[in-house]
Amino acid sequence: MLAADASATATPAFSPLYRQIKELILHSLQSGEWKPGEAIPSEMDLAVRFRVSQGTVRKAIDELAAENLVIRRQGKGTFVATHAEQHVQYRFLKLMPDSGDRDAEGPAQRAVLDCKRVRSTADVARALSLRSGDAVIQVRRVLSFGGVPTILEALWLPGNAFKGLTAERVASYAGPTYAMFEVEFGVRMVRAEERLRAVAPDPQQAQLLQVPPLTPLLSVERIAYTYNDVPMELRRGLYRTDTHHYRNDLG
Amino acid sequence: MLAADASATATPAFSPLYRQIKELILHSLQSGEWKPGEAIPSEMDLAVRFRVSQGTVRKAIDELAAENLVIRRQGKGTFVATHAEQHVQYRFLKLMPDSGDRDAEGPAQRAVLDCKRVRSTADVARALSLRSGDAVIQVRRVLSFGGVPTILEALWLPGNAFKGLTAERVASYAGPTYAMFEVEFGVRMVRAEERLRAVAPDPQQAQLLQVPPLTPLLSVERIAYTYNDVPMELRRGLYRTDTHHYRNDLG
DNA sequence: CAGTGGTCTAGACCACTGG
DNA sequence: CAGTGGTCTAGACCACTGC
Repeated sequence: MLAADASATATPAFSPLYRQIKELILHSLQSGEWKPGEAIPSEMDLAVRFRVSQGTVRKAIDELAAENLVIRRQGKGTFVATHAEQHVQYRFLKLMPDSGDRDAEGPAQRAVLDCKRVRSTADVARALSLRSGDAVIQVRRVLSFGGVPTILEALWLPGNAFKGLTAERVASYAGPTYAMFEVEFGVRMVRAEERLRAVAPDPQQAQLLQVPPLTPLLSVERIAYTYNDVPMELRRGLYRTDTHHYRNDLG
Repeated sequence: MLAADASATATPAFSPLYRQIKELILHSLQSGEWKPGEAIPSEMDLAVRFRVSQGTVRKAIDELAAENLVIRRQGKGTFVATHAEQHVQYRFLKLMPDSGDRDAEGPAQRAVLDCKRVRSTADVARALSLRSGDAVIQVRRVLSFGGVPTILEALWLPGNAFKGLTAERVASYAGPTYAMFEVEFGVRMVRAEERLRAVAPDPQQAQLLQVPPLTPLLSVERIAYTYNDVPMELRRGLYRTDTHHYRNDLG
């Protein structure tokens, strides 16, 4: 047998029409032709524009809707998804209060510890597809629910795309931080990956979260991506799990 | 304002044809008309059987496929999903080795600690929709990867549905435990919910996992459901996260 | 009422599998 | 080659929204 099997990476190279249409719509979304929260053209309009039947446009939009890139509303139209005003606020936050739902506990209080421009370390650079030493914005903050500090997290953002981000703007924006990224920097996060571990906090971390030393905490490392699988944020969080838990649905 | 808002629970009471067809197919799946791994009738056959067009059957099956209840294979047919032989073995296990993929590390070694029939406690009963004191099967075991004990877990199963389950059968079955449930007991798990926490093990747990006392561990409580959202398993696991991590994709 | 997305049909043709 | 799922079309009609 030969050393390599060429078929392992062979691509079918066949793309149905609706998938090509999907790509075209995606390009318009990335380019900002339609902004988050706005309506995109009707299925009939897009069918005319792309010279295909409505059913083909429909299937393309079906896939985009399944990926949470657009939202369909019967009788109204199809809208570009947004982290603001979406009734599922905090779409990426899976931490839930042990009793009741998240609505019952209300929005998080944010305390920004610092926000500074730094040179990226090797691991941050790798996560964000940058080179070590490239400028990144680093934000550290504590989220509290009902006055109880619950999440201690740090964010790293590419310095280029987030020029001018200050502690003020992080703290004062009403609504999800990801919504602010859309409005202020035109960056929309479409998906994320998380890696979870159980860890013991160092003394400073324990103090910030107001828990006894050695209290086990849930470590959540998240990489968030914009369109085209471009990583745009690394986030490392420590979650208290004495009053909350991380909820996950396995389909 | 009145105390209650009737519209809050009002149901549209409109169900499109394809969804009714989906329900009919679901009933056949539950009843065992087609068993896990087998092919279901072709779209044309089902269209004739239900007196609808192929497109309508298609849309019904599309939803079932999206929920991982069936698997479509172009040119071959549509098959009832199964935990066996599915190239994604361990569909519900999100623990991954830090380096490399799960295939690289090979299958888990299972050591069954005990398997006995007990009366359910209040919390187990609630999770399984039983009454306190009802008979349940309790299994405790350790899963090791490459000889390293990594997961300590306990399973609780309704005594009625799993009559005759022994430590032998749990330990000797080749392949995922959920596949054994299908073959031996006709129970197919279709979805699950997990709640994660960071905890410190007690001395016995630390000893079984061969970690120092107070090593933070990931506590994973899972409830697995068969068709119709009927809970059929409660599983409580302690995961080591020094060599592995819990991976989650946020769409 | 017009405009949107959602359903359903019928038919033609394509891509893939296996004998 | 026949049989399967997958694509694409054209057209009719339904359900929902807002004016």
